[in-house]
Amino acid sequence: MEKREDISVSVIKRLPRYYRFLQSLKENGIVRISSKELANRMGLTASQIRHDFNCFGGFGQQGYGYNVPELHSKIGEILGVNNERKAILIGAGNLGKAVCNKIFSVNSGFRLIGIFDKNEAICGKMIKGIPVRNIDYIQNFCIDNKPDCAVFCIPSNDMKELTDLLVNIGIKSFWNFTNYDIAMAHPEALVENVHLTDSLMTLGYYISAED
Amino acid sequence: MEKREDISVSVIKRLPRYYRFLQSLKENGIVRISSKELANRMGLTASQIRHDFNCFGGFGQQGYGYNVPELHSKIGEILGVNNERKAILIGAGNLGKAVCNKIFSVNSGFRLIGIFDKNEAICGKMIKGIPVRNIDYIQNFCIDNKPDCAVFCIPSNDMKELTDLLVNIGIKSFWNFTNYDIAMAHPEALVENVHLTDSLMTLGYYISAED
DNA sequence: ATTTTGCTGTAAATTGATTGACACAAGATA
DNA sequence: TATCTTGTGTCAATCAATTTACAGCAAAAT
Repeated sequence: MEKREDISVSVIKRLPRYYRFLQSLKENGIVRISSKELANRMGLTASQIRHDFNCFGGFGQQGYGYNVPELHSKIGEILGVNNERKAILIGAGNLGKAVCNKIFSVNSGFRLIGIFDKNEAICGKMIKGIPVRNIDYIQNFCIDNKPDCAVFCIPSNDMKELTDLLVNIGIKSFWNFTNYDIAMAHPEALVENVHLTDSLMTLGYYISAED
Repeated sequence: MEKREDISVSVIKRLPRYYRFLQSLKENGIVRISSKELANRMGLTASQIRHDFNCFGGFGQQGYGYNVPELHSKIGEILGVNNERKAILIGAGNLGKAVCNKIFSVNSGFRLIGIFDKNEAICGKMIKGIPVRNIDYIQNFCIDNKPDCAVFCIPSNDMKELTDLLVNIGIKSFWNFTNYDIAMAHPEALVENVHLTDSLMTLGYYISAED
């Protein structure tokens, strides 16, 4: 797209929240908002909001503010919410099923096209209309269907083998719920990690630090 | 505990990863490691590692490095992994069940003492030996059992009412999987957020930015 | 025993992110 | 048409995080 190489991770990570807030403003029929007012509602500074939006070009108008539906749609476009990136899910346990729902939710920007598991007992079952396939078929499936993205909801054990395989086939982006460090093994991959245990331990730290 | 007020969030967020790495080194019988070697393995800089550990006092020795089991146990202590903070789970869907497993895993620092849901169909069922109770009983349960922490795996709709109730009863810390902004409504609460949709959208951004 | 090497702890420098300040554009008012 | 108000875009200043540099200690080598 445009000259977006130099936008900091911190800014990017704030975009989804902006998107959600603007969506709710839009749904409440609010058409126009100033950075100051938005800052109040979101608990940020007006200056940061203006700075963030400006990374992608000026969406506002002096003396007016920002047009809510327009800004919402611009940010949606930046995030690619209207895309349907093909995703496959590996691991159909509780976490996998939960994650499945997130991928299926509107505006995720992704479409789930395949689910894999190594547990024979659940292979063949349907989740959200998609059959759970045996993990052994993943290579052929990917060669045929060219997914953009793989989602890992399995224990870390098989991760090395699996990621090597998938990177090899040409899958470049990963939503990773395991502790395996994909980025370390494949620096060229796009990886978004969700480390639930780390998150819980962080909370544990803060509770301990309080008393 | 000690004078830990001024330690930055960035440092804290790295601690669980250090803990995991050190655990694996320990399990592989490695007794001694230098900041340089650890940096190599973790993809960080040696200086950041030394700086991070130093926030909590010098655990290393000049000319030697760090003693792995000792460092592992120190960081574990800082994170409070040996605590058993009492936690309750609200929402026993797929996500709730997945999160349940994380809380149950060794060294999480938490112990699950109650599960609540508003769906009558699953109330009474057992998850990991804990009965799912109707959400209506939550107030009495909390008054009787004084949990330290509540985990939210429900849609955002009922969040305002619920958090107000729980904060009122005296629960101060929350592991929040919803989009409801607990910290905004209760600035004194300790909140660790996990925003799965935001995480996925962030990945969507980077995929779009690539092409 | 003495020198050399290795590696921490810490202070200073640098780099990055957030906030503050303000010139100026657009609309409102009269 | 002239004046006033509002609020963006942007540059400068501040604040925070990371990296560099190095003094000094411990262990290993001589």
